[in-house]
Amino acid sequence: MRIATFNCNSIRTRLDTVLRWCAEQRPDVLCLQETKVQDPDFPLAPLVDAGYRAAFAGMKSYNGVAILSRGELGNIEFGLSSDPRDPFRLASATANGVSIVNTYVPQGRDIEHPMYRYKLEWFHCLRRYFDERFSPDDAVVWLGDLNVAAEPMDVHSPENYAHHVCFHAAAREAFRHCRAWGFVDVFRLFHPEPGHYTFFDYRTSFRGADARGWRIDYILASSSLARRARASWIDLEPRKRPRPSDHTFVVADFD
DNA sequence: ATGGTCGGCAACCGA
Repeated sequence: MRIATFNCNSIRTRLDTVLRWCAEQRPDVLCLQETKVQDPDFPLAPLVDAGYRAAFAGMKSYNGVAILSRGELGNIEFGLSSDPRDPFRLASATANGVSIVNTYVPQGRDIEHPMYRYKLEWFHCLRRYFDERFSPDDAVVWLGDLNVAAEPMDVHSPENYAHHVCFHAAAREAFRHCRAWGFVDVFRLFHPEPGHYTFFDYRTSFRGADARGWRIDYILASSSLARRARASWIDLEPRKRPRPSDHTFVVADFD
C-alpha cells in the first residue's frame, strides 16, 4: 500500500502535476493540503477519471484538505472534534484497513502572534484526538504539512531559526508531545542522515540546486503500521516542473 | 529571524 502527502498550494493550479505524479507513482492514497478551493469547485471529475475517489473540505483562498484513494474511503470526517474553529485543516478516513489522518497544521505567522498560540493549542487538541479515537495497536497514519521541523537536522541552518514558528522550542515540543502518542517517523526509518527537505520557501533560494529547505511534511505511523513500512522517500521531481509547489511529495510504502 | 515569490483574487493576505 503506497501512501503519499503533498501540500499542493492550490489543487486547481497543481492539478496537472498531481495527475501526472499519480499516473507515474500510482499511490493508493494521496493526501493534499492547501487545496484553496470551495467544495463545489473542487476538480473531482479529472481525479475520478484517473481512478481516484476523494474526500475534501475547503474554503476560498486559504487552507483546504483532501484525501484521494484508489479504494473505498470509510468514516470520513473533517476538523478536530474538540475544536470546531477550523474544519479545513484536518481530514480523516479509513482506507484499506488503515486510519488516515491528514493535517495542515497552522503555520503560526510569528511567535508573538495569536496564531502561534493557536498552533500550539492545535497540536494539543490533535493529541487528544488521537487519544480519543485510536489505540497504538491500530494501524494509523498521521501525515501532512505539520509546519514544524522536528530536529536541527530537519532545517538547513538551525542556528538561524530559533525564533521561527516552524522551529521554535515550543512548537517542537508541541509536535513531540503529539508524536508521543506512539508515532514513528517513517521517512527517518529509512533515511537517518541530514540534508533531506520537503519545503523550499518561494522567497528563498528556491531555484538553486543547493536550495535551503525544511523538512516539515511527514508520514508518521503507529508502531503496528510502522512495522509494515518497506520504503519512504521525498520526491523532488515536481519542483522541476513549470509551476512547482514550494513543497515536495513525500511517499511511504507499506506491506 | 531580513527579503526574496507565489496563489487567490482583485487590495492585499497568508506562507
